[in-house]
Amino acid sequence: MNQDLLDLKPKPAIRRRGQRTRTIPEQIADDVSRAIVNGDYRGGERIREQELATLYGVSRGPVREAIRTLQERGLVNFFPRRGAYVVDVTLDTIVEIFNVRAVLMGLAARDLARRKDVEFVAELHTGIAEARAMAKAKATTPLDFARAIAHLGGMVAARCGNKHLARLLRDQLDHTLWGIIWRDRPLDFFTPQRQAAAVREWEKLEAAIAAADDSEADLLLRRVFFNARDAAIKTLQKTRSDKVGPAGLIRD
Amino acid sequence: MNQDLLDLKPKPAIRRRGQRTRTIPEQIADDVSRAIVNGDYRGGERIREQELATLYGVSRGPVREAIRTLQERGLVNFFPRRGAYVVDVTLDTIVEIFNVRAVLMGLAARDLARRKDVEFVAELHTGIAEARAMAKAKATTPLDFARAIAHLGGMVAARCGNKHLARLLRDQLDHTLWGIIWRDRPLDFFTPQRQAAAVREWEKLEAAIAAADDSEADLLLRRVFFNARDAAIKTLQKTRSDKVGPAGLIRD
DNA sequence: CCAATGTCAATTGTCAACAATTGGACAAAG
DNA sequence: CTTTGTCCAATTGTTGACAATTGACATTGG
Repeated sequence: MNQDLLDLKPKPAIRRRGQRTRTIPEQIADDVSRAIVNGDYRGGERIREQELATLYGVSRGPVREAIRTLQERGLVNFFPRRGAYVVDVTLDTIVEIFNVRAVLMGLAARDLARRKDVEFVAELHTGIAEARAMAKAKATTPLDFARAIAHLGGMVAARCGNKHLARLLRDQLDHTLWGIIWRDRPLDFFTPQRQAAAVREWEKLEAAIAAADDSEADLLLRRVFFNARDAAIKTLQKTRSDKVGPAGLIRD
Repeated sequence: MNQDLLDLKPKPAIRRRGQRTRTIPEQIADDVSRAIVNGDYRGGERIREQELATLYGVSRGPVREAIRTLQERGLVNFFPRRGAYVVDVTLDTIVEIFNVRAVLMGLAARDLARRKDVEFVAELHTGIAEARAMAKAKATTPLDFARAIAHLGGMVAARCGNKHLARLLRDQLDHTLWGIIWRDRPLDFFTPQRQAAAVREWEKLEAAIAAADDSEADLLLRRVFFNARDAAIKTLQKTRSDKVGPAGLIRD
C-alpha cells in the first residue's frame, strides 16, 4: 500500500470555462483505484479514512467522497459504521467480469464498425502494428506485450460512439482485471505462439471494422475476451484453490 | 421537485451482524435518484447542496456523498465548484442506453438459462401470468401494464447469477429510461395488440430459459429491448425535435 | 469451560464554521 | 453595441470538533 504522494494542492491558476478540473476527491479515488488495480491492497483489506486522509494531507471529508466513488465503481465493499473493504476477486468474479466486458466490448466494436470511423481504424492499425512489432522483437517482455494488447482494448472502449457504454467501460470494476490477473503472470501465458495468435485476432477485428461488418466485429471481439477469460482461469487455477462453475463459461 | 420527506433519523435498534443498514447518504441518493427517474427534475437542472440538505434535514456532508453516488451512476453531471446538474437525456442517449441494456440483459438471460434455476422460472411464470391477466383485463391502464413488464425485466436483472452484472443493471443509469420514457406515454404505445405481443415475447423467453437454451434466451431478450428501443424512439420523435442517427439502431 | 454482559479505545457519521471560487451585475472603455 | 474590468452575493470545498457505533477484550455467573 505504499504509493507516491499526489501533487494535490497546487490548483491551476487559469482554466477555460467548462473545462473539468480534477477535484481532490477524484484524484484520491483515481489514485486508490490504481493502487487496488495494481494489487497494492490485498482483497478484503480494510481502508481507514484517517489513514488515507493523512496520506494525502487532507481531512476525512474528501476521502469519504472518494470512498463513495470507489464503492460505486465496485472496487470496495462498504459497510455502514464498519468501513470500506477492498473487494475480494474470486475466480467466479473474474469470469463474471470477463463475460460482461466481452458483451460490452462486442457492442463497442459493433458501434465502431457501423460508424465507419476511418480515423479510428487508422489508430487501431498503428496500435496493432506496435503489438505485432513487440511480438516479433525478442527483447520485449510478455508484460509489455500484455500492456500493448490492453491498450488496443482501451482504444475500442474510449473511441466507441456510445458514450454511455464508454463511461461504463472506463469506470466500472472491469479494469481491476488487469492488475489482479496479469501482474507478474503473463510470463507463463503470453508465449510467442499466443502473442502471434493475439495479433491475428486483432487483425481480423480491424478488417471487420474497416469493412463495416458490425456483426462480425462484435463476434470477434467477444471471442477475444472469452478466450482471454478461459486462458486467465486456466493460468490462475494453478495458484489458487478456487474452482469455477461451468455456468459462466459462455461461448460466442 | 416536491418529494415526501424521508424518515431519516430513527435508526433501527437491533441489527444482525453483517446486515447492511441504509445510511443517510444512500437514502438521499436513492430518493433523488427516484425523483430524477420520475422526471421530477428537468434535464440540465441544477442541484444545490444546501437545498437538499435542508430538504432532508441534514448537513451538506451526507448530501455531497449522495451527489457523488449519483454522479457515478450517471444521473448527474458534476462540475467542480459549479455544482451538479441533472443529466439531459437526448434521443441518442436513449438509444445508447437501450443498446447497452439489451446486451447486458441478454447476458443475464443466458446466465439464467445455463443455471437452470427452476425457482426463477416459476417466479417468472407467475410474473408473466400477471402481465397476461393485465393485458386481458380491460380495467388496467397501459401504465400498469408497462410496470408489470418492467417488473419482469427487473426479475431477470436481480436474479441472474452474475453478481457483477446484477449490480450494473441495478445501479447504472439505464433505469432512468423508465421514468423519462414511459411516464404518461404508454397510453399511445401499449395498445392491446402490443400488450399481447409483449406477453408472447416473454412467454418465448421463459420457454427458452426453461429449456436451458442460452443462446436463444440471449437473442430473445436482446430483441425485446431492441424492439422497445425502436418503439420508444418512434413515440418520442413525435414530441421532440431531436433526431437519431442510424449507427445506433443495432439489430440482433 | 462457555455464554452473557460490561467496558473502552478506535473508527465512522455528522455538523457548523470558515475559505475559496464562480458567475452575474454593473459600469467604463473601445 | 460589444468588450473589459471590478465588485459581490451565492455556492461549493474543506476543515476540525463532536456524537454515535463497533469490535475486542475483560468480567461475571452459570
